[in-house]
Amino acid sequence: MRLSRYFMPVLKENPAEAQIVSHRYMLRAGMIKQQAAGIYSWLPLGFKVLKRIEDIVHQEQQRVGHLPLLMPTLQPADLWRESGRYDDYGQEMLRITDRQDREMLYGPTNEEMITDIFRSHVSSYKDLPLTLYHIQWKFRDEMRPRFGVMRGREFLMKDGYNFDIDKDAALHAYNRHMVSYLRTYERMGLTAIPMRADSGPIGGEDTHEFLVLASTGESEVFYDEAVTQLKLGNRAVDMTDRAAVAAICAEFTTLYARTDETHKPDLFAQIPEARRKVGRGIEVGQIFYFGTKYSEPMKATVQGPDGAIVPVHMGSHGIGVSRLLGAIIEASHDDKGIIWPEGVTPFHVGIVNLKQGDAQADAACEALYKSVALLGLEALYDDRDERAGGKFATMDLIGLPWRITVGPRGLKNGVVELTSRRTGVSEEMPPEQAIARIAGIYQGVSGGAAS
RNA sequence: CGGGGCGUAGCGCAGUCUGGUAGCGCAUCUGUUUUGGGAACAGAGGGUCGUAGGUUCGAAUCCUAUCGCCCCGACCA
Repeated sequence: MRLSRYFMPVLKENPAEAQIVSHRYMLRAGMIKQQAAGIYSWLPLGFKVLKRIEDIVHQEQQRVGHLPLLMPTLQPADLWRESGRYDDYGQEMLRITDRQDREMLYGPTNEEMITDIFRSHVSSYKDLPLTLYHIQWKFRDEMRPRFGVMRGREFLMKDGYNFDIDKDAALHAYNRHMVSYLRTYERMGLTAIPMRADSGPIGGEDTHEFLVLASTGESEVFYDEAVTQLKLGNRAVDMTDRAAVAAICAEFTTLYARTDETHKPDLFAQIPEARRKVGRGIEVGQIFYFGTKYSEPMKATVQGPDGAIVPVHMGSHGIGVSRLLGAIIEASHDDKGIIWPEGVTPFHVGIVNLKQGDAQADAACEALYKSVALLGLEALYDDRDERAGGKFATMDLIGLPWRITVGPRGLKNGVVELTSRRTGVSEEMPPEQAIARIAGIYQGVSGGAAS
């Protein structure tokens, strides 16, 4: 993309309404525009990152065999009457009537609808296990939306639902989600710690939240510092092996890590003092096992091998996709702007032409721009007739992890500059070598970790 | 929903107390000179002062109502 042709309305000054760093940078980088309290338009740059995050979530869900579908944002009230939640959910649910006076609602979650889909089409144990998920906009009418996309009223969420024959099978689905989530967050450059949590209105017995440590987080968290060192990495995992998957979950959940909701001071006190940490975290996902809470009232049953009709065991699992943008920025920025992890960056590399209009510099940039595209990567080429300082400030703000700087002075010696946004370190090298380096960097990133 | 604050040009703000027909910086457009870390000069465009009533010869400014947004709290993925 040529910056001169892009739509990226950057702001030099901080918008008055933005209090936290991710909100400020998203507004300043022209990623979002607020349309109402807690409701945002996603401008091209923000939309691009949102899609990258979505892509990673899709890939990791499908890698473990979960099936994508898409349910509507608007739902009929009757479904929610079946589960009893139409009355329980309260004012947070946005209720709407259509022209025929039918009661509708803008879905805050989809347990009822997915259960309806399941019961309509599945009646045999042979169709289990089954996990369906979608990535769809949700609406929860928060009393006080805040922090930009971190706590919007409208937000994009991946929500998945597993259907299993019994509790053991459903707990395996729970564990499978935990492992797939760990990998999903790692690909986004995040350390998200699973913490024992409260189930809230979803209900159920077993639940973990995934929290990214950040001083601006809304939850107070108590943890053993050793949990922050755990990494799933590239290890191969057979997701059908219940014991192996459970072992990984044990590895990530044995050390103490809890939110204020479930904090146990006596257990916390047993951690060696040097590793005992209190901090704040941003919740970026949650997994639940709730058994037959929905399948019983809504009659989602299957016939087993013995002919008996039994309600299925279920769980639901969510990742806050739009919230992740805020969480990633909170976890990765400096005083100049965002620093995107390679896995989610909107463009893989920025190209800065220090002297637009100089025939040699222009030609070198054009050649680099084409080379990047041939690698299957995207460059953002700043071809504007602007001074270098402004170009660098813009690049720093929008946070592309790598930048190639091209100017007549370097070209005299046959070199361009390759700069890491994260370290700020620049290296001079011939253009071909810079391209090769970029290719190498993204080779390990773009397709994600091996399974 | 309780407490506090703010709505004036795309963004950041002054002007409101003490009424006299709207201003500054950045951004935008034109021209010239510039160009290796947010350029300089000259000129230009852009505002029903959130909205609706009221008071007044006259309202951004005073009064009433209303809408919206932000912050703290309670609530929540």
